[in-house]
Amino acid sequence: MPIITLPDGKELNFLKEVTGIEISKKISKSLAKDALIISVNGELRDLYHIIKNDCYVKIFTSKDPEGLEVIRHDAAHIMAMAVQELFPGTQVTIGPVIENGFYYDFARKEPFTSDDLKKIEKRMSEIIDKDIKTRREVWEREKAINHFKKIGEKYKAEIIESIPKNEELSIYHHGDTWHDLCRGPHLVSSGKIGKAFKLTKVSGAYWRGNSKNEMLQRIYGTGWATHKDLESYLKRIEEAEKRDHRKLGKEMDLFHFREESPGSVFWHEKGWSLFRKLINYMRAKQDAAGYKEVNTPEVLDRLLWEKSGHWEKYGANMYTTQTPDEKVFAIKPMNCPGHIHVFNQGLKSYRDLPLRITEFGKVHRYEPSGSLHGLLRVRAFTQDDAHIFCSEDQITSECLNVTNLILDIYKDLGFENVILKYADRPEVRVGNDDVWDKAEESLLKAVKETKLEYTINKGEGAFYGPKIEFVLRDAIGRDWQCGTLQVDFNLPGRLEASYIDKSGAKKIPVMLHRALFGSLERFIGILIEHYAGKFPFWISPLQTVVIPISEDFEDYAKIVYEKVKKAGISSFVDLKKHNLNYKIREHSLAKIPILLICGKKEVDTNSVTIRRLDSNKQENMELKSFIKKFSALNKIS
RNA sequence: GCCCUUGUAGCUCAGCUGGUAGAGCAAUUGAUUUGUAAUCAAUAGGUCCGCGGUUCGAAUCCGUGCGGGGGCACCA
Repeated sequence: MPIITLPDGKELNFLKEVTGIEISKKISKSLAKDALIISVNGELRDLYHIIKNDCYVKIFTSKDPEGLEVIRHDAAHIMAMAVQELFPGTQVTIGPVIENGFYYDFARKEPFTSDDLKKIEKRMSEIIDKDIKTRREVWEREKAINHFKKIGEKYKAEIIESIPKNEELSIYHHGDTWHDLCRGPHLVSSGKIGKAFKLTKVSGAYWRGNSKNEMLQRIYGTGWATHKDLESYLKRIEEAEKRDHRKLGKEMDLFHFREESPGSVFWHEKGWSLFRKLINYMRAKQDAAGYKEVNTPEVLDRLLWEKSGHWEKYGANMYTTQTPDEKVFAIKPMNCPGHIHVFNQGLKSYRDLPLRITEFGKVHRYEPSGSLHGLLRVRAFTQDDAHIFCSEDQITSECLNVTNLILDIYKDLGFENVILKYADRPEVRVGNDDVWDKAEESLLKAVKETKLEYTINKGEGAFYGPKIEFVLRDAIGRDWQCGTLQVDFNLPGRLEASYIDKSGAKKIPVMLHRALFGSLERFIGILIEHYAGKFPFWISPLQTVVIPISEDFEDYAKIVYEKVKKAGISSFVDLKKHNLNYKIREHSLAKIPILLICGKKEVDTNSVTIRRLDSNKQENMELKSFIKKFSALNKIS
């Protein structure tokens, strides 16, 4: 006679064992209709799971994340069922729920086409219409393995073999013809999935995520509680596509890529102007924060990389070059060794610490061809890199300084939403535990003092020290990992860095690796997408276009252009033989923040009429005041 | 690197089952002189990604190489 306690504390008494279906019926008619899944003492179960004892129960509908997850999970199963009906001989493997949807990996010789996706979708729809029932069974391990082997599902058999022996093996039957090994839980019948789903793409995926294994075919789908949710998801995707930095980069004439150098950027004037502005801005910030900017060679002898450990650990990703005298050099993939050598020049005292060495260093890394992605993943990029040489007791304060600098800079560029990822000691590491204790404590303290949201990634630190990664959230809610701060007890010693401490003893400094944006190239890609190409005035590559209303006012427009330009505001005067409307449209599409319109009125009053991007309000201002106001925006604070 | 997919004018894209290319925008020229998101007309523009093959004939079919895209793996 179970007593069922609901989330609001209400208790329901039943005379005999019950299921979630009966409980929801007892609560309300609408819940009986909407119920998808139940949790019993915190564990998710099928609605038809039989409850014999007193327990806490919560019933979930499609409005709950748990409900949505089951919808997606069932959609994955029904997709697999549809695929096996349509394409006999296809083997199933795994099919989990992911963000916004689900996928299922199949083993089949012939590739699935986009037409196949439509067919599969249609078949899923039919299965959902039939509202076939779900049934759970628990099988013996041997029985399950033999069964799946017998029906030719070698992947499933392999999965079962890898499941710990003490775990229960559940088989879910969907109707009478199809079943799958699955932990569950699942919906009571296929009709509950609804129709707010769509198969989105096919791709390759390695069996068990290992590139040594064979490649399977993965079909992705997105699934939602309502059609409205599906529509708004698809809209979001469309929105993101419009912001794609590769598209905007071309449209706005910022940069291009070409075959002759895959993964390397050809910066055009406008894109490079953005680049220079960012660097100048950071220079000012770093100067103020006590950094010393240096520049180190791009090509360095192989022997150096062997000594630093890069040759062995990172060699596969390094570009090498051979000179006519047959010496082997590597193009730097990182700046750290160079900076240590700068540090090593001249004897250092504890009074020189912390010594903050920074460089806008261009590094080259041979990334796998398949990983290249516009500006976001390139083979040649500029790091806003720095290495801070300090003593152990300076770690906390230096980490805090770095963190504050990073947050300050992100804020100025329009990213207020930042989270941190803190990673501590990995199993394989160098240095003794005392030092690690100290390093982790110092770094974590800095993390806590930021008062920002943070996650702890256990054991994910670098082998030479713990690290923080700075993740920013863009205008449409996507997360990007940019800045990084790592504590290093290893490399300075390897490359013989030392300083003389207070007592006159020679010591090895701790080195903090730190990057603000990480890669300038990548960061500009993120910026483009964050602002959808509509940059704030101060970083905008072309800030103003002067437009005369007719030929009669060209002379005045030229004067305005000269004066504006002289005041440090980038400008262009459009003297083409097009009418005003045409030019406004053209330059608005080019995302120029300010258009300066010049006609009779402006000539008479020595003024300009300002048209801001995405606003059709007209704002007349004396030319002098315009220049004063807007050139002030260009000043780096 | 792996799987799928894709490469046509400066850009965006048509070109069905093989008969050596077309539109819109941009460009150029001319007319229009415009007060807040496309004035009209004419002209010019192409090694159909490279190489090889099948064929009387290839942008189209096949092979291969190189790029791009979507994923997977990778991102020290």
